[in-house]
Amino acid sequence: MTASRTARERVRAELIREITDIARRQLATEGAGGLSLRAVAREMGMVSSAIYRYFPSRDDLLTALIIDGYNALGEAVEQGEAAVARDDHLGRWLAACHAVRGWALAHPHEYALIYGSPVPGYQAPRATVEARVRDVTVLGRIVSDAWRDGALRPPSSEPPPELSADAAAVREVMPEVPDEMVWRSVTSWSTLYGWVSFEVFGQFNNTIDNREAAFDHAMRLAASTLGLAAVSSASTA
Amino acid sequence: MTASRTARERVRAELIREITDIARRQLATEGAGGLSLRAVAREMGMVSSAIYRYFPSRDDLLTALIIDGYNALGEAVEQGEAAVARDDHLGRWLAACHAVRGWALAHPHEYALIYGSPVPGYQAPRATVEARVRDVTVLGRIVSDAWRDGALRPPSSEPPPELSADAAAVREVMPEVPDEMVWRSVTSWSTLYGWVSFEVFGQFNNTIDNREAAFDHAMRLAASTLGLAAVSSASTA
DNA sequence: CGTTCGTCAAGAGCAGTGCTCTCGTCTCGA
DNA sequence: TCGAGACGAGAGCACTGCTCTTGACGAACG
Repeated sequence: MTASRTARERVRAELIREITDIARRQLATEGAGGLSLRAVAREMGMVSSAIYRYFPSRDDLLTALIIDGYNALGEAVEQGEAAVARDDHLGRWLAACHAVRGWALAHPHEYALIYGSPVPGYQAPRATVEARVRDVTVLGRIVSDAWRDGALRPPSSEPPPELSADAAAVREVMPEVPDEMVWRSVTSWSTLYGWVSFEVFGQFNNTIDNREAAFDHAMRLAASTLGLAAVSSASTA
Repeated sequence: MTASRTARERVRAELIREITDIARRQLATEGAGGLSLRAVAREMGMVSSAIYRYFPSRDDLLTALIIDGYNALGEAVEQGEAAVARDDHLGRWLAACHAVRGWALAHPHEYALIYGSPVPGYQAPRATVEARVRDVTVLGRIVSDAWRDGALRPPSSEPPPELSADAAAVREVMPEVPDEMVWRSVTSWSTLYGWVSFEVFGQFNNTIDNREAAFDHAMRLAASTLGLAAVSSASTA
C-alpha cells in the first residue's frame, strides 16, 4: 500500500501511462516525426497544454518512448535467448539474432528510434544508459559463456595493440574474454544490426525476398567469425 | 550553345542550384527534420512561396538532396577504391571501406538520409535507383574481380538452396560469382554499414575511442569472411 | 510596333505544430 | 478548516508546409 500513495498520484501515473500508450501507437503509425503532442491530447480529450503537466516537452515524451523501446527490445532478446539450452552456444546466438530481427520488424519505428538516425536536436539523457545495453548484454554473455566452455575456435588473428584500452571497455559486457574475441564480437554485432537495419529501412526492397532464410545464413556466417561452430545452413533448420 | 537555351532557363538552373546548396548547408547543421523551406527562402532573400516555383514540395527538395548524397558517397568510394592497384583485392576492399566511413563521418546528416531511418512520409522515387547503387557497385566489382583472379578462398559453406533466386538478383552487381560468395558479400557489407552506422549514430560513444583502428581491424575480419587474404592487422598498416 | 501569353516574386491566408502564460477549480495535507 | 499545490482549459506566440491570387516583367508572335 505504499504504492497507492494518494488518489492523485495514482491517477497521475495512470494518465502518464495512457499518454505514453497513445504516443506509442502514434509513433507506430506515423513515425517519430509524426508524433504530435496536440494529437495525443486530442485523442485523450484533453487540451494540448494539459499534456505539459506530465511531460515538460515533446523530447521528454520521446525519451520515455525510447527507454520503453530499449526495454522491449532487451526483453525480447532475453526471452528468445533464454529458450535455448545453456550449452548450445550457436543456438543461443541464432535465437538472439532472430529475436532482434523479429522485434525490429514488428516495431520498425521504435527500432528506428533506438538504432536509426538520432532525432535532430535530441540528446539521449543519462537515464537511458542502463536500458540501452540490455540486448548487447545478452549477446556478450553468450560469447562469455562460449569462451569459458572452450566452444570458441576462431582463426587466430591479432588486433593492433593500441586497441587494448578500448577492448577493456567493451569487455564490461563479456567478462574474461580475450581482446581478439572482443573485436570479433563487436564485428559480429555490427553484422547483426547492419543487416537488420538494411531490412527494416528498406534497403533490401526489390532485391532480396526470402529474407528470413538469408538472415539466418548471414548470422551463421557471423557466428563463424565468432569461431562458433559450423556454418552450413543445411545442417540445422 | 545548346546548354544556354534561354536566359530564363539559365537563371532558373542557377536558382535551383543555389536552393539545393543552401538546403544542403541547412541539412548539415540542423539535420533532415530541420530543413525548412521558409528558412531557405529567407536566406535567399525570397519569399517562401517563390521556392515552390522550383520545388513543388519539401519532399522534392529532399529527394534532390538524397540523390546528391548517393552520388557524393558513390564518388567518394569510387575514388578511394580507384587509388589502389587492381590486383590488390584486400587493399581495394579496405580502401572502399575507409572511403565509406570517411564520407559518412564528414557528412553525418547526409549519411543518415540515405542509410538511416527513412524520413516519415517520404517514399523514394524511382529516380534514385541508379544513383543509390554506385557504392555497392564498387564493392561488388571488388568481389567479382577477386573471384575471377582466384583470390578468394572462403571456408566452404552452403547457403540454403531456396535462396538461389535472391542470389541471382544480388549477382547483378557482382557477375560470375557463385551463390555462397554472394551471401558472404552481402554479409560483409552489412558489417561495413552496420559499423559505420553505429559510429555515425553515436552507439560507440563512451565506449570505443580509437575508432579508426578498430574499424580497420573489423573490416579485415569482414575481409576474411569474404575469404580475402590474411586477417592480422599487424601485417599491414 | 503592339499584343499576348507564360514565368515569376510577392503577399495573404489556412491548418497545423511546440510551447508559454494566466485563470479559475479542485484536492490533498497540515 | 484553510492554504498550498496540482490540475484542465483557453488564449496566444512564433513557427512550419502549402495554396491561391495579384501584379509585373519579358519573350515570342501577328
